[in-house]
Order: sequence, then C-alpha cells, then structure tokens
Amino acid sequence: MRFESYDCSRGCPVEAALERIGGKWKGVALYHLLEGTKRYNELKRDVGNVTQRMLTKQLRELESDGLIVRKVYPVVPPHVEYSLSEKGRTLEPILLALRDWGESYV
Amino acid sequence: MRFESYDCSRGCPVEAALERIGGKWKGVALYHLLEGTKRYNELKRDVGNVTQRMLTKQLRELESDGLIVRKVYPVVPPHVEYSLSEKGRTLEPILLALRDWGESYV
DNA sequence: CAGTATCCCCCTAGATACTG
DNA sequence: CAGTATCTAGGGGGATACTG
Repeated sequence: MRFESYDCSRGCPVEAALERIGGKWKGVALYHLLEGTKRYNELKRDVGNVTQRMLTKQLRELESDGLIVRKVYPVVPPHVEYSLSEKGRTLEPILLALRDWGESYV
Repeated sequence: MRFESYDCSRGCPVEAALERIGGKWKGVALYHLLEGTKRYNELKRDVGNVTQRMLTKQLRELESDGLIVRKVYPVVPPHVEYSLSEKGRTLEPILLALRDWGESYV
C-alpha cells in the first residue's frame, strides 16, 4: 500500500514536525529567513503583526530546536542576527510548499 | 532573487496554510486520511492519544475549511465516514514532506 | 458508534511599560 | 536595537459523564 500506518500514540512524525514549525509565528519567521540572515527588527517587520514578546519567544524555541542560529554582536546599540541552521534549511521544500498551497487554496 | 518577500501584516500564505493544518491533531488526522476513507473510531485509533471532544472539534474545523468530507449514514448504530476532499488531497505532498522531515530531523 | 455536555486548568498570546 | 517585566483575557485542550 502507498501509505504506511503509524502508531501516533507515542510520537508521530507528522505531529512532531508540526510541533516544531506550527507555532503561530514560526512558519512565517522561518520562511522569511529563507531569504537570508536578518536582524531582529528586520525579521519583526517581515513577520508583520507580531509583538516583541511573542517573536522573541518563538525565536528562542526555534533556536533551542536547532532550526535557527542566533548571533549576538556585543556592541552598543545591540546587534543580533538570525539565520537558518543547517537543519533549518532542510525545511525549505516544506516552507515553499506551504506558501504555494496557501496561495492557491486559501 | 530566489524568494520574494511578503507583507504578512495582512495575511501571509505560509501563515494561512499553517492555520489550516497546524491544529494540534489536524496534521495527523489528515495524514491518516491519505490512506483512504475512515470511520470515526478508526480515525481516533489512528490519531492516537486524542480525546473524543478534541478530535470531533478539529474534524469539524477541517470540514468547514473544506479539507475533509463527513458522510453520515442514518443507521443505528451510527455510521460516519471521513475522507479527504479534493482540496484536502492537494495537501498530500505537504503531509508526506512533513512526515519525512519528522522522521529524519526530530 | 459517534458523538454532546460540563467543568476547569493553564498556557498562549496580547498590551503596555521599562532597560542595558 | 533588541530585548525583559508584568499583567491579563481568552480559548485551547483535558477529564469525565452522559446519549440518540
């Protein structure tokens, strides 16, 4: 048969993946990071209507999941850059597929 | 450039797509419906550790988003079948990509 | 079998203000 | 510039019991 069945009672890969990128602003943030490294405020502008608190929170989760890299330059004023990690870059096909689907079917 | 930028302040396609499939049990439910039409309890077993209340709720949302079809046979005992709609079937590449990513990178 | 009906907790997420 | 700190509302989500 074409699709194998999974016992999701103790971890399903689809569920696991969505837990990583399904946060309210995570997908959009990751998507915009496909363009390249961005500073905090740049990313905030791109993501749009998000509060600082929430963006910071979601970025920290993405970081601790190893999907993005946060680089701090110890200067005044602060300079922080976000970029996709190797692992984060593997999400590219998914993010582009989500974008295309969103454009076509929503 | 490879990726166009989107103003997400009033609707971003990635965000829109994730709003449809990002619910806690939606991805898994959709994924299992790739296998074909299922009855309620069958789907519930497949999805795993979900309560009836939540599964019903998420299925109703998927239905009102036009991603799944709910067919009720007016018999006793009740018989209800769920299946992917045309639109829902367009999610197949995304669901498979999520599964593959989840298997490899989580 | 395939749901409702209740009750309730807690976490998500927003608003606002403050800061190294 | 890139964040904390604090407070708060709202609803997502669980447990349990009941039903046509």
